[in-house]
Order: sequence, then C-alpha cells, then structure tokens
Amino acid sequence: MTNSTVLSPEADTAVEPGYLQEGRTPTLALVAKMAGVSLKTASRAINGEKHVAEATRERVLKAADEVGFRINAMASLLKRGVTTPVVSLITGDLSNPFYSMVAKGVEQQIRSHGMQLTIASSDENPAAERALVEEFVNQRVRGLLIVSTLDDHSEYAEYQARGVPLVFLDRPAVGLDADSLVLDNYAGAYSGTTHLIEHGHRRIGYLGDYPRLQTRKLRYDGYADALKQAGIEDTTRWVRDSAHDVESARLVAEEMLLDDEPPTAIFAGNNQITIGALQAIANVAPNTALVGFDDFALAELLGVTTVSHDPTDMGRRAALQVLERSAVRQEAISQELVIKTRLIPRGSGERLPIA
Amino acid sequence: MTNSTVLSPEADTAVEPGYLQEGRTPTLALVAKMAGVSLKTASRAINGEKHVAEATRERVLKAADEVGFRINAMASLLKRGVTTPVVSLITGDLSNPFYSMVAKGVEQQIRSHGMQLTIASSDENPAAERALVEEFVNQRVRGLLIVSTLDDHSEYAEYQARGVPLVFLDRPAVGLDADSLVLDNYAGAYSGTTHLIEHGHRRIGYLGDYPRLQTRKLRYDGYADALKQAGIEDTTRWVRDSAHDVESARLVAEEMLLDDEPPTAIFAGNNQITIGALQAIANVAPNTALVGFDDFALAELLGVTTVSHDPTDMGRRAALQVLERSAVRQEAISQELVIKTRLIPRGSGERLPIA
DNA sequence: CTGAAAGCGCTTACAG
DNA sequence: CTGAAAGCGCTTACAG
Repeated sequence: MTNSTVLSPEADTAVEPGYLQEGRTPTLALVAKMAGVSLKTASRAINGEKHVAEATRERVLKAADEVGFRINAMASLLKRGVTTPVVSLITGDLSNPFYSMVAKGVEQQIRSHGMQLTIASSDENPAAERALVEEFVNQRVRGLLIVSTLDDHSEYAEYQARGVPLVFLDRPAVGLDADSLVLDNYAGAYSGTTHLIEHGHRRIGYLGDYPRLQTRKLRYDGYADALKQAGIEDTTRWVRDSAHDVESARLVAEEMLLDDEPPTAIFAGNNQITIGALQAIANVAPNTALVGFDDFALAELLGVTTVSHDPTDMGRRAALQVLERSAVRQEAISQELVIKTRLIPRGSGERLPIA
Repeated sequence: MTNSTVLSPEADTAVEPGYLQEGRTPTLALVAKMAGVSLKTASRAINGEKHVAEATRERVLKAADEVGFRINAMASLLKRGVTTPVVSLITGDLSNPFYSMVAKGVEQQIRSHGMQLTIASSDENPAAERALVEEFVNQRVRGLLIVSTLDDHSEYAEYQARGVPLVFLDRPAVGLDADSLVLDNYAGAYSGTTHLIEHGHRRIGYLGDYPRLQTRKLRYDGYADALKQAGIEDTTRWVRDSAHDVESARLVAEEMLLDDEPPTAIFAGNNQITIGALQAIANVAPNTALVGFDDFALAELLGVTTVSHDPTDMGRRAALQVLERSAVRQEAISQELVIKTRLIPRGSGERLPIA
C-alpha cells in the first residue's frame, strides 16, 4: 500500500516545483499563467463554456491537471451571488427508523436535484432545535426541513422573512404560516381504536409520546373520540404519556398491565412505543391486543396490526416541497399536505378480550 | 396564523425603506454606514472581537438587527482561507438500521466539534460512490467517511494527496494507505459458527452479502475455518451469496431450507440477512437454529442469538478519527482499528439439531 | 475567440 | 479604540 500507486511515471517531473510548493492550493490564476492565457479564458475553459479554441482549452485543462487544480466553490458561489446548494434536515434522532426512513426519502429527492443534504438531530430538545435552525439559516441554506419538537413556531417567522423556506414534516407548523406534511393522525388513531372496539374491547389503553407534540394530541383525540363513539365515556382511565422510546414505553406498559383492572387492549402512539408495548405484553399479559401507529420492519413477521404509512415517501414529498419553495421566490399560499394512513391487520389487533 | 405575529409594534417604522428594498441581502458595508463606522469596526462588533467601545458596539448591533444582517459565511471563509466546516458521510442506504446508527454516532461527534455533517447514499453502487467522493473532494470538505462498496481504493489516492482525509468505516481500505475502522469480522463469524457447532450442528448454512465485499469474505472465512476446525471439510455446500436485503435473504434462505438435505442451522452474514432468514425459518423450517452477525432492535424480543457490536460507537470513533486527521496535517501512519464483537445467546442459536 | 478591469462580502495586516 | 487599503479566488459585464 503506497500512495504513489496511481501516479504515472512522468508525474514527478511534469510539474514545475515552484508552482506547487508555493501556495497551498493551486488557483485559477496559476493555471492561467501556466497555460499562457488570461484568467478569464482559463475560467471559460475550466467551466466548459463556449467560445474557447480547442487548442486553448486543452492547454488550460492540461495545466489544471498538472497542478491538480480544483475550482474553489466558495469563491465561485460568492461571486455569482448564489447560495450554497444545500438543504438541511433536522429530526429528533436518526437511530429512530421513522426518522432514518424520512431522511432517506429526503436525501434521494435532494440529491436527484443536484443539491446536498445536511442533517442534524435535535434529540427532541427545543433549545437544540432553535440553535440548529438559527445556524442553518445563517448559513443561508436553500431550505430547511424540520421535524419540530417545539409546540409553537411563531418565533421562526423571522427566518422565513429572510427568505429561507421552512417545511415542517410529521409535526405541523403551529402559529406560523408555513408548509407542513403531516399524517392523518386523528383518523389513523380513530380507525386503530375502532378496530379494537370492533373486536370486543372496552378497556383500551393509550400509550402516548410527549404531550406537547401535536401528533400526540391528534392521535389521542382520535382514540378518545372512537371510545366516545362506542359509548365509552371514560377516556382517560388507561392513558399514559411521555413514552418516547422503547424502554420507557415498556416500563409504562408493564405498569399499566399489572394494574388491578388492566386494559384488554392497547393502542400505541408510535413505532417505538409499539415495540415497547409488544415487549411488555409478552412479559406480563400475553393476551392483550395491540394496534400500533407507524409500521416497523418486523411488524409483518411478528403479526403486529398497525396504522401504516410510508415515511420515505413523506421525506421525498417534503423535499420536493422545499425545493419548489426555494425555486419560486413567490409568496405562494402555504399548504398542509395530509397523508392518509391504512390499517393493516396482522393478528395482534384481532385478539379478543378474555375478561 | 399570520406572519406579523412576532413583529414588535415599531418594527415597520424602524427601518429606512431605502436600505432594505435596494440590495437583496443586507451587507456589512450597509450596517457600517448605518452605524456611522468603518467596515472594519462593524466587522469587529459583529464578530464580538475585543477593542470596540461599548457604545460603538451597541450602535453596530442595533443597525445589524434593524436590517436583519447576517454575516455571509462564504465570504468570511473565503477571506480567511478556510474550508467549510463540513464532514461528509457516504453509506449504502440510510434506511438500513446499521447505517443509520453509524450516521447517528458520526453526527454526534461531528456536531460536538462545531462542524456539520453532509450525507449521501451510494446505494451500494460503485459508480455512484466514485461520483460522490469526487464531488465532496471538490467541495473541499474537511473529511470524508466512507462505507465503501468498491473492492479496490487505489484510485482514491489522488484525493488524499489533495489533503482530504479519508476514513473507511466498516469496510477497510484496500490498495490504499488510509485509516479504517472495521469489525472483527473473522473472529465474529468464527465464534458464531463455533457456537452452532457446539450445539451439535454439522450442516450449517451461510447466507452472505455481495461477494465483492471484504466483510463478506472475512465473515465467510471465519465460518469456513470454524467448520474445518470441527472436521467438517465441505465448506461450500450450504453457502449462498448476494442476499443484501431482507427480501432476497428470505427467498434464498427458503430455497436452501427446502433443499433435499437442508442445513439444520444458519449463520446469517448481517442484520438484514438475519431478518430475512428469520422469516424463512418461521415459514418453512421452524426448528432451524440461527445466529446472525449484527444486532438489531428486536433481537432480544425475538430471542435471536447474534454476534453483537455497537454501530453508533463505531460512527463516533470514525468521526473522531477523521477530525484528528483533518486537524493535524501531518502524514501520520494510518491505522486500522478493529472493533471486537460479542456473541449474545438469546435462544435461536441454542436450538439443537433434530435430524 | 480572447482579455483588462471591477467587484462578490468579508478579513488581514498595518497604521494611527 | 478605530480606519484606509489590499486581497481571498473567482465571475460579470464590457471591449476588442
């Protein structure tokens, strides 16, 4: 393993020592001098513009190659008054499959448009999110996609005013006129809960995420309304919150299932919570029925009934949205795109109550 | 939801119309003019440097605030001769939990050093990887982390020569003198296979990734040597390749298990393959023992014995490595860091052969 | 087809 | 504590 493997035999002698050792990185001016042309001509040749004699072009490219010239993107962008072709994505935590699937979709779309994707995690921490948004806006990214952990976004208005398109993913913009892509949280939770009711359950637990999140609120509403619709008035008896990860969800679920009067079914507010609930059920009350919001990799294999949707597609759409906002500077009316969900019965949601 | 929610009452009158409408984005020169100071003084105030009278500083900051001035990072970096504080990560596919956990670790480390992370997927396509590396190098990123899909990296020497630190993750650099962080693939596969042998298996299948990958080769070697060690000479009878995702792995595994003389146990080459094998076993041969390389979220719940390690930690370490390389321009000797694995018995690997 | 001049928005010496 | 001048590396008009 040596560094010189790919150097051609003449590489060492082809370069005038003086050129290279001097300035750290070779500049267009150097290339122009070597090729015996003006700066402008060198620029034209390097950028593949028209109106350069073939011989001249070759001379320039050869010189550039010899010194290993690479155009300085910063200088080029600065001069052209253009911002960096970067879009940024802020999510809670990339190790959550929901976010990584969203990120995948975003990345596909962004890159297919020749731009780059920068990512950062807020860890569901509002202060961290604010700092990230501020940073990206200062950097003048072309657009910003946020799975926000804030419950009010009016403070972000100044960033929009500065011309940075903001698109909210999964959790809608609140107190701010901006594009949002959200799931049909209410209807999804309503249908999942109704599904359990139709299978004879009356004591149905709800395991939710952080209460400040819009998604949590809407999903809970869907759950509660489904209960009321079935004549079940007490919609808070088996409700537990703040189960954001698998472990906390498992603990909360086990505690609820070991109650004097446990629920016979659980509706789980998201994929991580579903997995935690799954473990809890396996551990302490195997007959409990379960429907979860969000799909996850092994739902099929494990026979878990879920309220299903496609996060990667959501990422793609959101990215497209931000690119369009960035392209047309116009103040188009902002939209909220609601993505439908679909209940997929796989067994766990069809278990009958034993009580 | 209106845009004006956060504007203070005097906001509309505080700004001289002329300043804002003119140039698109406010510049330092404008701020300096408004504050009645020189460019340099404005720069000092904005950047929080010493040697500015408090009154002057306040005047400048007020002016900056009024016009919504944001420093132009590109111009600043260009002048200071500094490259963008960006590190890039190229993986196969972010929706693969292994990669997303690696990405999480990388992101934590990179951001804790005040830099940003750009990500891109090669989709395991060598041409795509080459194009991405070229692009990032031209952009002069501070460092490049690659989970490479190439089987030879000598062509990347020119990029190193250009001063961009390359660190290889999961799959080592081949034909190139560069830092690599790899798992102990051989030992991990050896121990996993030996575990199955110790539980009485002699007919053990191997389900592998793309044959061109180093990781696949080493894991296969570990498998084959464990068999030989146990006096099993035929190490190719139940070997299947190119099972890169869950679905293809499932198909290949089912086909193998429906053979006239099926294996009684399977060693699966990575997390996706393990999941595919798990499904195949559940579908067609429930008594087959299984050990998989890589952990996955539900391995515990499902009782799957795995050769375990921590991808997020690997990401963190790799990022640290690239940051160090980028900080010290020195040509330090490159290293290969080997990360140990640990076999975690959870049931599937302890099933005895029934034949 | 080719080039000299000016300037993108900022910061680095160097003076006061 | 403050400022006038020069320049980072490139590209945009404008001429030839």
